[in-house]
Amino acid sequence: MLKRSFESSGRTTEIHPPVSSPASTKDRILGAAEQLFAQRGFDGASLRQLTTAAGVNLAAVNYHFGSKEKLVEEVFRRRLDALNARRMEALARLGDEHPPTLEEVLDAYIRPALELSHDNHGSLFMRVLARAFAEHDDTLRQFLSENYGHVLRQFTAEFARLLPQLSKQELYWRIDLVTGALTHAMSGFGIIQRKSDVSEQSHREQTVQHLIRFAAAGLSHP
Amino acid sequence: MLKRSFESSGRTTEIHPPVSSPASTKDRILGAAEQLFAQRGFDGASLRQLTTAAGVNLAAVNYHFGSKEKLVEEVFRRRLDALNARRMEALARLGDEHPPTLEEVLDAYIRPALELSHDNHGSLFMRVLARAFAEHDDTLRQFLSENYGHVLRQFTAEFARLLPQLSKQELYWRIDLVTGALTHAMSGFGIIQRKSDVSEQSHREQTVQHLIRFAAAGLSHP
DNA sequence: GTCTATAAAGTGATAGAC
DNA sequence: GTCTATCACTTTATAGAC
Repeated sequence: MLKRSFESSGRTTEIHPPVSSPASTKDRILGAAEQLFAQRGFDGASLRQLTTAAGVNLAAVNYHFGSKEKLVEEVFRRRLDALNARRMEALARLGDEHPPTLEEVLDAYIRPALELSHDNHGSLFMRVLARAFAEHDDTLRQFLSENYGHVLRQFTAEFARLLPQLSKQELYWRIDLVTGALTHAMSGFGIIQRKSDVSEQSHREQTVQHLIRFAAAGLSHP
Repeated sequence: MLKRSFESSGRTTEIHPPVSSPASTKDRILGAAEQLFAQRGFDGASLRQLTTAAGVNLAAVNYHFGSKEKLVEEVFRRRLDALNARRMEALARLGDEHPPTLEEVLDAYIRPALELSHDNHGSLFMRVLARAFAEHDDTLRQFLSENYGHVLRQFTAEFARLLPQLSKQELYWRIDLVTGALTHAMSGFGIIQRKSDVSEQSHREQTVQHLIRFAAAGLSHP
């Protein structure tokens, strides 16, 4: 699935909907799509299931998004625009005082994703993202690379600076392995039980530290 | 997809087909299914595409396997029976002389999978396996757990013995992260370019060492 | 912007001839 | 064991009324 596409994608000028208004039809569709794509996959979730879950008419998907394929892209765009902007901000903020450490750079990459996982059902989105990785779909990969490739390149450059002893090939290998580990872990994150005597915030903080230490060990081992 | 099932699954007594006979209809279907499931997913690949690719009649799938769902299970069984048997043998062989090291245990787990990736189109199967992970499908997870869970438990016990300083929870976390990294890496393994001046065997040996060192660092960091 | 109705094609599965 | 033909349904997408 997902063949080509790319046009204005029907987005209106209003990106953030008014705070306390009832969700618009578009947003209801996007929410239901995220949930059903996470649970059943892009092919497994039909427009009928999706519009029923959203409480909107079947034809609304084509009216608002043009096609199922464009809807898929919009599901990614809605989360990744904000997520990657926050990663870039966090990275930029690091350089202000002193050259950042490996752990700080990893924090800038990982923490925004984990915060998303706890906000508004974002852990569902991490499962959608994990599916996209497993898909190996060229068109989807190209979409992600064109729109968000600069983020990965920026972080890779930081890692290269911090790990000068590694060859380019070696570094790419390790980043790929770390990416796999993080995607896998975060897509299962909603499932992991949090003990009731631990606050949500401290649970997340523990998880961030876990992932950072694991990633740092995997990147920098001799 | 994949709702329940489990019966004799139609397997005949002959597990390994005669060496140099032309592939049977069943094997042709399994081969085409593996390829198309890897490329398009379990829902994305239709029985019509699949039987056309295999050069067999549409009705042959239901005749030989009973349903699409049972065919999916057989695709897993065909590879995992052999793969996990080799892992268990490798692990058993380690204990013969001396208590094994962490790297040796990881070798017993990783090497059979990488050998599969180079044999008969096995890298396609690793992509199918990566999809199964991303699916989060309860029935599929249960099938894998019931049939191959003992392998993971055995290796986990070895890791626990070798890393006594880690709590159970901590150990499970790290094993989960390592699993994500390995699955991700191996499912992309067929894609990675091998330089023409390196023999296939030494390339694989390099890769095994890469993965082992990464996994060891991720499991045992302080 | 939302609805119904429907087109056109694809889906898994099966009956029954050979 | 393999084939054709077909059933009963679902799929995405769209035309046209409101």
